[in-house]
Amino acid sequence: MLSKQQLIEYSEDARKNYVNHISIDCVVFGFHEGQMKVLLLKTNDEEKWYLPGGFVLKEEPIDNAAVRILQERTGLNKIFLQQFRVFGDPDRSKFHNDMYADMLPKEDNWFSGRFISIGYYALVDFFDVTPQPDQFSELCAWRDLDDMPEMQLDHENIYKSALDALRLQLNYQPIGYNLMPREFTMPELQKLYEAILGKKLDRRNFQRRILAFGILNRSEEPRKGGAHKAPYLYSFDMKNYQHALTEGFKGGW
Amino acid sequence: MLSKQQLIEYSEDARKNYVNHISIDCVVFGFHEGQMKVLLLKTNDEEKWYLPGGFVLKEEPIDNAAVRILQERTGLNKIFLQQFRVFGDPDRSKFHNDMYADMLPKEDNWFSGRFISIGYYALVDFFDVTPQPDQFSELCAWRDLDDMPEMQLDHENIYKSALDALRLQLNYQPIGYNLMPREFTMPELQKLYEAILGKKLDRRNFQRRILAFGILNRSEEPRKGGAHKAPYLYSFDMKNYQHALTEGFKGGW
DNA sequence: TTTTCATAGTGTATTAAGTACACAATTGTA
DNA sequence: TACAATTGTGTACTTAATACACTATGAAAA
Repeated sequence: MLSKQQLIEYSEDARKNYVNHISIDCVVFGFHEGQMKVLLLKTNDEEKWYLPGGFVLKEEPIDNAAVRILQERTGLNKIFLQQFRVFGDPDRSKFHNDMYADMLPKEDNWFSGRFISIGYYALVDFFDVTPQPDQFSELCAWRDLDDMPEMQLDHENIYKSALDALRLQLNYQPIGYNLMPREFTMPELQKLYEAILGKKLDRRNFQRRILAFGILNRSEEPRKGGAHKAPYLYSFDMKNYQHALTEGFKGGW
Repeated sequence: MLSKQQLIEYSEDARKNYVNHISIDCVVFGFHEGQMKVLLLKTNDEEKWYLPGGFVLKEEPIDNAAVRILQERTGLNKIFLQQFRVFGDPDRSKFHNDMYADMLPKEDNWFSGRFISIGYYALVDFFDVTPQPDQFSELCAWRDLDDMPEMQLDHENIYKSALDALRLQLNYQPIGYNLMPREFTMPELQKLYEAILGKKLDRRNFQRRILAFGILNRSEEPRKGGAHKAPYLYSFDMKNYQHALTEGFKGGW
């Protein structure tokens, strides 16, 4: 334990020497028309896009901060969120540092600091989202995963890293409840997996594997009215789904 | 982009409202005599132990900060480090807040702030470490994983979470290079896995599985001199090991 | 009305991985 | 010289992964 004198010195030193800005950046994934989408923001005066983000309030758990930030951008209350990495290179915030450098002296300028950012990814239902610009932006919109624009700061790195984490999650956890409508067909679910993985899967093997997870219920009646053979409709079995979320699929060792 | 007036207001608000302390906590795993060990610190006036940790310097990448912190505690230069989670509940730092609360007014007291901590786990060779107390502690020592003492703050939560992450890593990455001596026998490596997993494994199946990874070289000569049948000595094939570290083992989808 | 095409459902053979289990070899000690 | 402890190796069985082919349905074209 420190003495009072030591505490004074330590506190002074700490304020001088240590990083003190934390931000949150969110990669919001949606799925529409066979395409993975990411929710992005853009200012009018900049060509580059950026991820929805914000800061953590003093009495706020970080997960709540991420939820709050995304509520503001999407209007959603229930969001599947997953913390996946911290981004903390000193030069990652150069962009903002430079942009606002001349306006205010360094000690008064929040954006002159160096930011460490906690990365979250979110899985949301495309149709439930009402994209809402933040105070820095004039545009908030979905972008296709395989047609992503140039991005500010290290945000390209962040969304790619989020995608890696999501792909890893496919190996040991169920995915889909937050991205699919309540009822869906097997081919539709397969398209989601293919969109996330960026590759084609075998229909028959996909079905067997997914069904083996035991997280789907098939409804009695197939979907009618469409062209071609009527596909069966499935929905997630929430009890088993939740269980799989916490327990995971593969035993490994 | 913000106007100057907006920037001033934003900066003032931000300083008031947002969290601004970031720490790093490290769970250092070692392996000795068939036991997983964790490196812990303890002050003399407190009964509770805590994890080695510290803060991020202003121009320092966070991974470097973790390396620096661990160098000071262990004397090691090359450390296998893995960021695994951020801990950011507001009440996680209550302990320090309370301990130093009376000594200094809030605004001067570094420890009155609310801390968000980045969790790292490290895998190190037990024999290479020279445990070194930090400025708050008078004892730095290895503790057995299955005989862990009471811990400060949320550090019990952190090391358990690190262990979960390590166990997950066993499923898709090689482990052992940083925890084993250069040469080792198959039963010795198996004990490491058993210690991490906290359960017994089948000798024969373990050997087949590990060898199938293709990351081990068997030396010509078995270890002599000991009692019982002389076991073969293995060492890690660094080329394949590194490749497996980046690529992972299981295809999954 | 019949044919064709796109899509959906189901099954089977083969290979690879995971699990369970048994016996033989080596070395120091009783 | 038998024994106990430890190590090395092999085999049968089950489960999961992969590759691939046929049948069924419904709308649109012929």
